[in-house]
Amino acid sequence: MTWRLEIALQTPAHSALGDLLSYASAEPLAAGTLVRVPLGRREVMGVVWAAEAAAPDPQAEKVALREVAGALDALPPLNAAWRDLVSFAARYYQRSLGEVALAALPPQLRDLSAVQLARRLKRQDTAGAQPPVADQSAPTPSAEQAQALARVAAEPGPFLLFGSTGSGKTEVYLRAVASLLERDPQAQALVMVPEINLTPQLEARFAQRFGAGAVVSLHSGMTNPQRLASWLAAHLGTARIVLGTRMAVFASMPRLSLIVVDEEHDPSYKQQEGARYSARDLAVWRGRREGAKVLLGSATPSLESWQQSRPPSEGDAGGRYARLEMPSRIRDPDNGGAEAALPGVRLVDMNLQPPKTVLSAALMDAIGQRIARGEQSMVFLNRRGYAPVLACGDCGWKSECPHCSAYRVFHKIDRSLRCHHCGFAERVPRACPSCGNLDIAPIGRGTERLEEHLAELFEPVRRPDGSPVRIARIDADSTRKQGALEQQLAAVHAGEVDILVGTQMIAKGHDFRRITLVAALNPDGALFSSDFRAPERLFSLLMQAAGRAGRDAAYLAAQGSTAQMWIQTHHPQHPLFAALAEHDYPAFAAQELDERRAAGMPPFAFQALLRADARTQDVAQAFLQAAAESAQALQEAAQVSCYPAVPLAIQRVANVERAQMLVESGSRAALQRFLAGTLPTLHALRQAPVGKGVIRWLVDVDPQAI
DNA sequence: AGCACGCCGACT
DNA sequence: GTCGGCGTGCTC
Repeated sequence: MTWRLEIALQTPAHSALGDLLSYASAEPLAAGTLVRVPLGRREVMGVVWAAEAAAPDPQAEKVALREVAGALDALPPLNAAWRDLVSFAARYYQRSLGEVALAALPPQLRDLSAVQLARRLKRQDTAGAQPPVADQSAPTPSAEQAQALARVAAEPGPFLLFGSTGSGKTEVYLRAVASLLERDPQAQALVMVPEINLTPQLEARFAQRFGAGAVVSLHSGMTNPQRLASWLAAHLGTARIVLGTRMAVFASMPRLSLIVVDEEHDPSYKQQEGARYSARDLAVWRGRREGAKVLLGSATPSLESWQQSRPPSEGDAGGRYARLEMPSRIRDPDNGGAEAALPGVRLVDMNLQPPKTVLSAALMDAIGQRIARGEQSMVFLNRRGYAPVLACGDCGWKSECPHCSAYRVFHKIDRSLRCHHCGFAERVPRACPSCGNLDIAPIGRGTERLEEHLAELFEPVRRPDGSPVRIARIDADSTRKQGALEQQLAAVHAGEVDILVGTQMIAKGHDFRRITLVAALNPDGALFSSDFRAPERLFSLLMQAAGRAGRDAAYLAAQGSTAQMWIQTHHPQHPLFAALAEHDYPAFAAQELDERRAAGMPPFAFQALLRADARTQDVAQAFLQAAAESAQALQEAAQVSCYPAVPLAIQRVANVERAQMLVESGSRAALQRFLAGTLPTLHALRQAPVGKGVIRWLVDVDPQAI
């Protein structure tokens, strides 16, 4: 008897092929089984989605079905919950099933034969579910932590844990996981963090608490064999805790009972290529589907989650999330129970400074005081390289990238001009390439130049022991080499650095004990950005950065010091800074939500972007415009509005012109209906004359930046 | 997306 | 005379 299997394959994103392809098999393979099947001239991996009984009459088939080449049946099939998650994600983000399914599996699984896999499984399967190790080191929870945990235990969730920096959110995660693992000897927990950089320290804490055997990591920084091993441990249930970045939301975990999303507001949870999913949103969906509790945590929640967790009021039933609040910083038992005070916020009005001031005298003085006391300062500037532009004073030449609508950044270290968008790099020209003038000069300032400038400013200053001030820089350039970041962070922790310069990379998560001053030099760009989410991102970045200062109350007390957050701005009156000075996220959120409500923007509306890339901007825009016109009827029926097609902020990258069209609706379901209905139109238009010259198109649902 | 087939320039 | 440029077409 022959069976007809419906199989999800990594079908190309824009091909006319359907989601599922049919194959013949002598065995009725269970849904969720991994198989290798022939596709054209090659053999690819797929996931069985459905096995229909027999193919009654082979003649009835339009196409002769090809035979499944082999099944990885040593592996337990991916369960229905996992397949539901994948199909939901594919449907919601408008991608093919197979594309999402295959991207969610470890890459190495693709080139493993059934025999190799069986061998691997034999090696791995010995362990069984790892019992958690009893932890002795756990601190006693604070009243706030205990209360949050009690609600997590008693209510269904999802929960938004709103806890200020240093309030001990991680301890809540650890205890929530611990009580779950104790209650159910099989249960698994998924813990997500926004960045790879943050996984090692969290992994260390979880491993210390639960034993190294119970915890595995899953992120793109791992080698393929490591990823496969972690994935298998999760899939087979031997790993009790999976810790990872956004990709981990798709980990196969048969006994998943708890999902933690740390720093849930972080934009990194939104995938920016392929299927553009939000791992945070999928986590909430997955939790509901699998009956797992979901715990979102942040000191500055996304406005979406904040609104979704609003308490009930008259005429409003409230949001779907339960809000748990932990306003206090954790008390330090070694310091008589003193609470580490949140840093005082100092605003420097740059309008009152001499022109071209980089570091105001007051800030320089404050940093000098820290140096005199042997404390550390952190200065961040959101721009790497030496200078964002190189320009000729005579003819007005600027270091434009020949392939992009952006300037190439001057990197002094290797005397290069580098485009941060397409990677194009050249040696800095000796003279102006346009007029031959020798006097070409950097304009503006990046971290490299700031580091140099600080070195000059503090050259005359001496540390208490008489030695010169030590300055270090941490950004994407300084940490390119494997292990460089760890090394540089270790130097800071060891007290070998007085002033740390860097991009936002240093503002996130790292637990510096001796930093007592944090300064943001030029955050004004985000105040008046065309991106309506820019203020939200700035507020959370500054709050997180402030959280780096004075984390150790005992240290501050011993030093007789206080923690400070300095902000140099031309707009000291801006309400964002007022809320920041009070560490008042709720006030900021209320004000931002009022504006969003009035302007009909998320979370009060739902958005998607249709994007097209082409050799010329006209072709890209015309394609989108044509799509909107063909979908006119659908727009009206679905109560969706399409804005005119416009160029992206960076219009051209690597010689490709990019255009986008915003689609908006007051109803998520309506937007979904519209997108699902428009996709066939886009496929068809691609073949039509208006689609000639279109390199690619894509849909971004719930875009994180516009 | 791969991986073919298919028609026009500079090399042994 | 061939090796190879990437244009378009197909994959159950």
